[in-house]
Amino acid sequence: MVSISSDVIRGYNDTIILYLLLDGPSYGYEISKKIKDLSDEKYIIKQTTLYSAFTRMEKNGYIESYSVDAESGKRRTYYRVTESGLDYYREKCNEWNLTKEVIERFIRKEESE
Amino acid sequence: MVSISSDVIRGYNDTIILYLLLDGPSYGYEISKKIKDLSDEKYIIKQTTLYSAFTRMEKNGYIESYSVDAESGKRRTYYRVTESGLDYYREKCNEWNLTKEVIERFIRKEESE
DNA sequence: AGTCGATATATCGACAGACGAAGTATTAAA
DNA sequence: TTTAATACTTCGTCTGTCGATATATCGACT
Repeated sequence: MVSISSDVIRGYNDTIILYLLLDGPSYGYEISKKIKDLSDEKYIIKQTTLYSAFTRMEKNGYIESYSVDAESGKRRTYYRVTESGLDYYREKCNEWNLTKEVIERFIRKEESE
Repeated sequence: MVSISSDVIRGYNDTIILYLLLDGPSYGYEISKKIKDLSDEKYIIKQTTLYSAFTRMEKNGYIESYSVDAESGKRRTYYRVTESGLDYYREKCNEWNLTKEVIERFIRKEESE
């Protein structure tokens, strides 16, 4: 069975997370479930990958965090996209379209089913 | 100007190299020029990346090498694809089609021009 | 004769991102 | 009371990329 390898999606984890944050603030656990759902379980992000992406992106100014006391359960850390994060997301979208086009030149269509 | 970042293409360097070796044996310098040409200079693979990919893939049994005495210039190391390498290439093609589809779900079309 | 650019390969060490393992904490359901 | 679901964190390892650097041949230009 064909599955997505981490080296492929690497470099797009940030983009995926930002995309989901465009709808409004969210937190780790919710984001991870949304990725799973939206990808039809084809991509399940690892916890460590997700949380280290949050840390990195906050350090880079792409997202901002705030803590919310739980009504029930453990305290959540919410993240929202910044202006700079939106710019970054747009850049990555452009980059994706270019990269996709380039990689496709090295993929044999007949090889895939 | 939008350019391809290494983190994106990472995980596809091996595939790109294998694709070019499908036509027949080749060597580092030639491969690097072909990548540059076929991508319209949009992707220029780094020397170190290329040669470390050769080493890795040979260790994994995807390619085989042989040295050729130069008629002129420095001695070349040629590489050819193995059966296992062809299988691997096909797998990566399938993986690519899946990955592409998944990533596209997180890309806003309107954001790109 | 000397330099430069193209050809052609190799080694070393640094770095970033992914991730397995493990731990912490809360709450509801079995 | 044990399990499952929710929610986050830290630590250490691994892999692939890549800058710097070195080596070697050859033709062309100066």
